[in-house]
Amino acid sequence: MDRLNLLSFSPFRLNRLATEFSQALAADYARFGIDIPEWRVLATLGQHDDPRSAAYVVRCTRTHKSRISRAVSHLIELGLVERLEGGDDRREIMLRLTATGRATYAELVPILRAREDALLSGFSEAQKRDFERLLGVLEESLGLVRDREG
Amino acid sequence: MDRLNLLSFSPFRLNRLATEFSQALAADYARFGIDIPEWRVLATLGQHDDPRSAAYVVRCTRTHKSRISRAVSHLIELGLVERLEGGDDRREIMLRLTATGRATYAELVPILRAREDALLSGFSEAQKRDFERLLGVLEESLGLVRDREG
DNA sequence: CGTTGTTTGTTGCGCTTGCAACTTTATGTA
DNA sequence: TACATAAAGTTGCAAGCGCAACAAACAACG
Repeated sequence: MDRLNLLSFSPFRLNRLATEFSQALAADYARFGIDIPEWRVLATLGQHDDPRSAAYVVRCTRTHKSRISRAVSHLIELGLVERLEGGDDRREIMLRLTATGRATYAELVPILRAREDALLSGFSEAQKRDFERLLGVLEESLGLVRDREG
Repeated sequence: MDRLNLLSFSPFRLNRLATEFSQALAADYARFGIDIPEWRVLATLGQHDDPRSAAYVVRCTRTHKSRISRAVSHLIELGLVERLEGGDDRREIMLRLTATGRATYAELVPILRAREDALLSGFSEAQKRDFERLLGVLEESLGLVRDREG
């Protein structure tokens, strides 16, 4: 009988790793009162100086629009993001970081980089490059082609 | 100002890949009326001929016991799993697949293997080996050492 | 025996999530 | 103009989740 070892089954392993990774990072976000989808909004807006629409954030983060909508609401409550009304298309609501939001972003980025480094610390430099490349291949074959704009 | 590209941030990429992987597989489980945690129970019990306790399933799958408890209840409703009472330790409830459960397992395994192959189809054979190895290193450094029993 | 602490498994509860329906605005067609 | 269609965001709702509290069964010790 053909049996399958769950612990060597790639989807399971990948899922477990991603969960652990995320939980490790969640502790860092939590210090600023935000969670994962909120961090994603912050990260997307933080990459640009000009305002971006919620739809743009949805595309970049590949996160459902209802989640983004709620994340944005919370970030506005926290004073990290502001809505800019009065654009060409009045359906779109342009978003950008406030001064506090930019400060939070600037504070968070090095912390997250350090966490990433720690998580990848078991890799040699060559393995890090391999890892990046393999992730790229997987993304490619899953149709998650990376948006250079993001 | 130090900026971080979300799309090249490993935790984000890993999370997205794991989500996509899982969703692709969820379609396969759904045909049998089960979801991811239920599949994990099925997979764990299917690996062994002798019954195992719920605690054993919890350890192998690294899934919260409340989730496992509910998954088991549903699998019993579906007639795929049965409880064996009357063991030495009456707190433990030994679990094993029913005939239907074994048939479902036998039917599901090749489907899932095919799905895994499809997902890894972008890799060369050498890259597949690299991928396995790199996952192992990450698991090691995250303390998710693989239980050989699983 | 009794008492205290530990382990197994279940369940109540609050929170988060994604889906779908909805509002509002823009676009296309006549 | 009128009308249908599409897109951007929001929100109601039901399902899923983990946490913590819990009951039941064991273990250790006096």
